[in-house]
Amino acid sequence: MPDGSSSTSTPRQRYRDQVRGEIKQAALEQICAGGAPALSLNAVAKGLGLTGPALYKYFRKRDDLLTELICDGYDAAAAAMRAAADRVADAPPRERLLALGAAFRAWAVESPHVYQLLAGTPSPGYHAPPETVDRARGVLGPLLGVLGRGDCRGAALELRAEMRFWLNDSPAVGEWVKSWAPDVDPATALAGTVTAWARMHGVVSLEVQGLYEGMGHRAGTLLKAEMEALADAMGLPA
Amino acid sequence: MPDGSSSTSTPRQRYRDQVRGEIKQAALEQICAGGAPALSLNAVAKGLGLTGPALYKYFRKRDDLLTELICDGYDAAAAAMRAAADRVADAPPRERLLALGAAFRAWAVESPHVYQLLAGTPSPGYHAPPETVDRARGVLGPLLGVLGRGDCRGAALELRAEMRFWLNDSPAVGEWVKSWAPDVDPATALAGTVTAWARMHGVVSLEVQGLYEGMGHRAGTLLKAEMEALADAMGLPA
DNA sequence: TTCTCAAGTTAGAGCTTCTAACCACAGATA
DNA sequence: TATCTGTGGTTAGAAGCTCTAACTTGAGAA
Repeated sequence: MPDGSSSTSTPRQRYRDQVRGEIKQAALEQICAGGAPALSLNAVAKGLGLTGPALYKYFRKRDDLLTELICDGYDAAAAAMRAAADRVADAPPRERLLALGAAFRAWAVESPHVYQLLAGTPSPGYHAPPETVDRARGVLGPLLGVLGRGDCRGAALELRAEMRFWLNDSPAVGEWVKSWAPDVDPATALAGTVTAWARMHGVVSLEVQGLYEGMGHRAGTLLKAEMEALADAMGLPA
Repeated sequence: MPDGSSSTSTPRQRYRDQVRGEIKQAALEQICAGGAPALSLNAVAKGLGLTGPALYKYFRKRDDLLTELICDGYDAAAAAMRAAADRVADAPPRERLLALGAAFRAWAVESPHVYQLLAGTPSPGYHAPPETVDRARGVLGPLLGVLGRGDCRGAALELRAEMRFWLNDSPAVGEWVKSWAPDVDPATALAGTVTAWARMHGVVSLEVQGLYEGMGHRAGTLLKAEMEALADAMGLPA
């Protein structure tokens, strides 16, 4: 019995991976059509020409499938952020922040149901598995290098103090920050990044949930104002 | 046949109202225990000593019950905001903004599942009925009078311009703003309020969804920093 | 006192997730 | 090459859900 077959995959394994991919693809389409609660394993199976229980050979529970889709979603978002960061790598920090914010929103409105899958509570009693937390950090990583170029003032100082405390407590965080932003104050980068995250999520999640319906502003305008305000407050070089 | 029986209620009507209240109460407890998707009409009925289909005499669909709970939730949030506003009615605007932000968060963390009920997508194909939009405005109302005391700068000017456009288009909005804040520039008040809303929701929704888990900051600190930053940016008198 | 009608019942359709038991064939092994 | 193992698929079915239909009962109204 060849052990894990991680590098050279057996035909069986390759077939299995392919079908898993098709299931995920079909599930994603269903979610895009009707949101996470509209995902029915039965319907997915039918769409693939299978019967319901067959899917349980590939995913033990419905939530396992959801979790995997969530991880993929995080990866996609992280890729979008990284691509945007690369695109403006040589621009001044202020501009880079605006670009990252716009990329975040662009990805979210392009697949709103997936965004709600990541940000919302998908399922009864669903508690985000630890692996999703790590993935989420990949999305925020590119922000560290940008916000680290600013500094905290006023009430943000208290936030930065808490970040310092956190950095002292768990060295892994410091490593993570350093890997994205080697030459900046980690606590400042963290405080700025968390703030940017909260602002982006605030604007975008209200938008994708349709809560701006019947209000007279564009979400893009609001997000841009929020990012510029953050750049101002942290004195990001233009 | 006495027509609507709105003032003097018949015994029948009173009984009906009472049972409806009990159903809502039991449903709310179930939601508090396991979130919106865990709400089962069957279980609620069983808890009240009834059988499942009996509830359909009181609520036509499961979503109708949810919608009513959402409306109640908005009302509760609005009441909390109004109470906080009254408590600091004589304080300077900056302090009032902080108090409103804290009240918003306090209400949300006190009943996180209800907050997710309002802010999230509760149900497959659930589209917020128009009445909930009006209710949502009640929550934001107290902010108008506070943010209206500031002014917009930088990128917020663009947001304010869109608000002016909106005010021109639909006079009802102007009336609404005037009812909460008679003596301020409505466009500024709207721009500031929407910004405050997005920031509060950003911080609080990440918190109640547990996304801060394993991060080294307190949500209260972040929210305070966000509100102070907004006060700074809009030049709110301290 | 009679009548009406709302509240609650049981039965059941149609959906869901998920388990159990079984079959058949592809791929690995002797 | 012949045999065996185990994976991928099936059907059957349990337990749950929402929601409809049809029936019964008893309280309020006439």
